Amino acid sequence: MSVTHTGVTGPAALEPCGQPEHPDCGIRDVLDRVGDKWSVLVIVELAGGPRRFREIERAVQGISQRMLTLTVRRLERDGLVRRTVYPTVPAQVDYRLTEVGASLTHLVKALADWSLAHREIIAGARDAYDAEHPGHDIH
Amino acid sequence: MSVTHTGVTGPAALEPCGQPEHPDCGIRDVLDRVGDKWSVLVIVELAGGPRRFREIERAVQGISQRMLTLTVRRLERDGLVRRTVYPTVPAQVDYRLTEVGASLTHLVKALADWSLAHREIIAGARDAYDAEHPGHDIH
DNA sequence: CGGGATCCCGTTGGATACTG
DNA sequence: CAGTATCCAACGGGATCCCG
Repeated sequence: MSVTHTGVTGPAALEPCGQPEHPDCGIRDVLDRVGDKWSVLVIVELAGGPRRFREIERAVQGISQRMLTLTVRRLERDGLVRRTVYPTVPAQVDYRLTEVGASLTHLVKALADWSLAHREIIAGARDAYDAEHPGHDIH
Repeated sequence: MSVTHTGVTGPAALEPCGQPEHPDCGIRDVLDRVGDKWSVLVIVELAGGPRRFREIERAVQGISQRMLTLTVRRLERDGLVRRTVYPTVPAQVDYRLTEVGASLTHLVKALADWSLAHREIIAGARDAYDAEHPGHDIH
């Protein structure tokens, strides 16, 4: 039996990533943008409509003001979120998804659904692995 | 299309995340799993068919052996990748996506497509932001 | 309220050397 | 080839204080 899977396998495969010719297939971009600890959670919260700074902070439990500021700034910079300042006293600011940002929520939703659908299976696989590989910590 | 969905959100909206009642909506899981620097790229490579250790290493440019090992181990632990050892000399090992792992590639593909589709827009927004906010570095 | 500025620590991950 | 073992630098991110 030859191990000659040298050719192009699989149906409609993803393009190769990382090669010089294909610096990457675009995944790096999206990952660098929403792959951090908070971005997706903020997007999810904003998917429910415009939110003020403190509202997001309360909704996304565990986030610090610092990280909320940074996260929301980066999303604004990338054009996924629009920041609106109302000249009241004290200042009032709200954030909402742009069209582009909103288009991301569908994908995020799909990922969340996938996660929920496979969560048990994955937990099982994980336990099985840990049982077979004692003391072998990967985390 | 107006952005006036102030109320309880659009169609089949995402559930609130972070609340004590809803510890999270599942996004955290998937993010913790594939949100790191290399996992998705390895999955993409494996989407093209079974690969040996060195093949992945060469394909995913910039990854170190250490990180490839860790990444592939974690994916194996989660049941997304199956590792097969052939008792040859020298040792030969290949990795391939499991059914569960393969089911993720569709989502990853969607993310990549989204990224490619919006890459210009985002780059533009970014440049515009940087132009308006000089010296104000967010990265 | 909506942040900015610092300090500081834990984790991620790169470089390198060694092994079966 | 397919890893394992260390060491170490960079960065993410939490805590705290301060300001308009």
